[in-house]
Amino acid sequence: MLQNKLRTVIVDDHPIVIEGLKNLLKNESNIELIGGFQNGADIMLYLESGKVDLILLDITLPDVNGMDLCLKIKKKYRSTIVLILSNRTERSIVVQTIQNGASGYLLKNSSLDELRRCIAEAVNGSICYSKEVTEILSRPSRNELLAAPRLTKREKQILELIAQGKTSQAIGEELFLSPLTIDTHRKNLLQKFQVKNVAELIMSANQQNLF
Amino acid sequence: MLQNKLRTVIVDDHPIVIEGLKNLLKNESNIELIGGFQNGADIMLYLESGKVDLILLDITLPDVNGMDLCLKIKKKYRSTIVLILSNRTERSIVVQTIQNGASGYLLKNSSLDELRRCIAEAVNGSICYSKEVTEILSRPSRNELLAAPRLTKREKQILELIAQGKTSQAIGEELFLSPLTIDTHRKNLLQKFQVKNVAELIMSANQQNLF
DNA sequence: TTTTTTCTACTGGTTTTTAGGTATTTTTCG
DNA sequence: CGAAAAATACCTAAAAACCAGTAGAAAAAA
Repeated sequence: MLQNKLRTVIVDDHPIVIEGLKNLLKNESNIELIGGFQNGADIMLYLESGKVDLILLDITLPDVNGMDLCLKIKKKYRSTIVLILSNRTERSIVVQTIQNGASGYLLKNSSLDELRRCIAEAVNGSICYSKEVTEILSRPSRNELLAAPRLTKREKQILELIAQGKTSQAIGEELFLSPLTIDTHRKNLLQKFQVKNVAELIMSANQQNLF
Repeated sequence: MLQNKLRTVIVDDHPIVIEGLKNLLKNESNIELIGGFQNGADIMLYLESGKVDLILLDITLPDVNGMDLCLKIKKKYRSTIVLILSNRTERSIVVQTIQNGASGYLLKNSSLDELRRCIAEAVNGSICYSKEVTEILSRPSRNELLAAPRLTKREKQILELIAQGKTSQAIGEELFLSPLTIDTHRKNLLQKFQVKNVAELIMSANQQNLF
């Protein structure tokens, strides 16, 4: 395991961060830096051609959400390790990314030591958080006791349209579906979020950073 | 002016960013990198002893606000050039920092070219923004466009209860008012926010940080 | 103290959502 | 392939929200 260097890429929309990480990691004996990408599309494209062992991934990207991207990567390339490196401190985001298969979550103000430690643990198969993230996770916001529901693609899409104030009728027309179908999705959304009506639904979705 | 290198420091709470900038700037002929600081107190302390020509300053710092820090620095060390390098895209923040004496504002996803150009212009005495920032400044803040509606006390209170998923019936009982009265307030809220239903109402209120 | 705003409440009618369900087809995944 | 999950669509009926008005009382501002 150690004889082979980890083929590593960095995905971050800030070139400065990419440069910084490259610099920080270039002297690591077990890491071979392959490159940096500034958006989700580029890294997905690259993954098709080259083997990658480790991805350092930001949450905030210009084209896709880092959480979704993580899931997409893990689905297609199971063995690739994804470590999240982000500024976002919302508990819901941390939990979501881990559910989506990430092997760890670090804040960008982590030290090199922490990064090193997390990479080592991730390679080992365990999940690792930077100090501050551990703290975020340890104080259970009572909001999160109701675990963030896993939504299907359709549900996310319809939730989005509901948030825009559209009626089931209008959504049905937009998606070429029966309004009755939209009603069913609506019902399922309310159930998944454990709320009684759209007002609560939108509040809850907002608190969980779904928009 | 050009014979003397610019004595430059970086202030950013993310060590990774500091590393990245150092790396990006180390080959610049007119820049002498002195060091990086992770908070406001450290840089203020340093300034007392050493001369600094250029400060690359982040807005988000652990101890003080970058805008305030900028003002403090400019008051005490008039000739020191402060360039803001931040992720924050709020128009109000950009305007405020410039008013506080900063010589420019760049987003962290700026290219090295942009950074180089801005440093040159700042030395020249003019104010320089990265491309995206220019755009932010040119489009009238959406706060100005969708003026946040002025809500009465009652309306705020009822909005709050609506967001909790309560029906007009329930709200009426809670406030000892007729449900018909609540309906009127509801109607007025929709009108003030210029939306069609609660879904949009809650979204809008959330975007305006009313909760 | 006028004037204006806010708060209150109503009428009457329409549209939309919500709450129980059931049930078939299509996708996805092991 | 077969099973599970997701997406589709329907029924009935009640509840709630939305629309378009009017209007008096209370409070705040001019």
